[in-house]
Amino acid sequence: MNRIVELKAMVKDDPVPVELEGWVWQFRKQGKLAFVELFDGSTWKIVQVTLKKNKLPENKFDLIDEIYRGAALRIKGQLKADGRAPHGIEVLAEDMDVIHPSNEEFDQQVPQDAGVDVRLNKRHIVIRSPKTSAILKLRSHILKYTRDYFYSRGAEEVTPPTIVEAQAEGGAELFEIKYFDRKAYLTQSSQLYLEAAIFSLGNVFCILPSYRAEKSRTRRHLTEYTHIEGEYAFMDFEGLKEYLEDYIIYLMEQIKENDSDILELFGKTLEVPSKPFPRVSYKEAIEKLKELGHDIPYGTDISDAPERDLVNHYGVPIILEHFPTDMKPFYHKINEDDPSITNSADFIFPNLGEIIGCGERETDIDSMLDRMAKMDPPVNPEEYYWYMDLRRYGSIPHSGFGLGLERFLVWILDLDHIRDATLFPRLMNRVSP
RNA sequence: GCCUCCGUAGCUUAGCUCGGUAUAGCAUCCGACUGUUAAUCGGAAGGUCGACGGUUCAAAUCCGUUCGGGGGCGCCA
Repeated sequence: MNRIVELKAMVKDDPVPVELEGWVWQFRKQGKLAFVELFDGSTWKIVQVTLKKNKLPENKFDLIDEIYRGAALRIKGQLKADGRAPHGIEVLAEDMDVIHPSNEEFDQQVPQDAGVDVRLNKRHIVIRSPKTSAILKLRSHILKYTRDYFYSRGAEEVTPPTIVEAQAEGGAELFEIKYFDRKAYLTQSSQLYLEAAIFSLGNVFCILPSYRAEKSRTRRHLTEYTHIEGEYAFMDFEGLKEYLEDYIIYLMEQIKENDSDILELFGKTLEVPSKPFPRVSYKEAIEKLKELGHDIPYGTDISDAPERDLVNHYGVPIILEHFPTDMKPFYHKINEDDPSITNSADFIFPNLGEIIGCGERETDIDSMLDRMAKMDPPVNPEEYYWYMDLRRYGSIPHSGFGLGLERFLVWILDLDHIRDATLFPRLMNRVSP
């Protein structure tokens, strides 16, 4: 059995016998001739199968009456180059079996011009489309490149629990769940557990869902998203930023090298940014934004629109760093030279916004206790007894980050909405399918 | 939490201001077609106008309530 992804390389001057299994994506019938666009998931590309009545065994051509979009077929035929076919190759069928039929309802499920609501309700059908397949392929490849990068840099992958007792982030809303006879929450970040794991494995990373119960209706928010997080032992703030620059550059180079067909499908040409990315301190950003017409008081969050204006001013990903201590959670390390700011940073991408949040972690237990008490609402150190213990016994300088995989995908392919960057999106009003 | 827009056939939609049960394209069904690639051509069928209530001789259209959905803000990755 051959896979469609292999066909292009198999083409020779003379026709090559092949056997394919796959699903009908499009079907065009024309008297004693018919064209099937066959899709098998091995590539987002379909292959055109040409059915001619006089090339098929007796009565086999009559099977076209059973063929609807979505049907599963087995095809034996001759592969050849043909400029008339999509992607330049086609298979002239010599035999065909219907593995499982579809029916006329398939086309009624998700018509070409279906709206957002229909497409989300029929997501299980939508993902059969070549274009959605391409997005999910690239998503898979980014996960692979990520693992390749981290393993090659001496990190181990761990899978911390996603059911947790206390919250890791300050402001974000938590999903509360019933956990036998007590309350628990779905995690918003695995950071704190990764910090603990350092003491067992050294450098660590994880790729897990994070959950945010924010009632955010924007093209950049999911309630469940894939969070790529890492924590690195003995790494300071400067080392962290360089490490993440290398990571982003590595991802983009790999995508450019291996996934050019997908980039082309989406009409994207990637420009790999060069090191170092522009560093913009929070204080500088406030000043720069004033020039750009945004008057933001020092010590308040830079919201979305000004943030985008700022990064678009540079035109490349920037590192927005050194947020004021009062604005950030207790675990961000206070800067040695200026205690009013932290060694924290966000990587801001043009046209999209924040994709990575990162920072050096605080190791001074007294500073942490002080800031936990000042948070609103105050954080109870009892709930973090194990996290505080990390600072009691052999603490070390360490730094970490979190990257939103779907946001990165949206940025790479310039997608209209983050819901298109994941298999079955979880949104404010949607948990099905 | 706030602002805003939209629900008419499987889908996309005209009609609504100024009340008289509804328009078209795609998909579906039947027929023709050996080079299509959103195929084309001819024909057919498909609707309690989101739901409930009110006004009226008469409501897709006017009023009220409610449900569902889109876009954005804020917040965040």
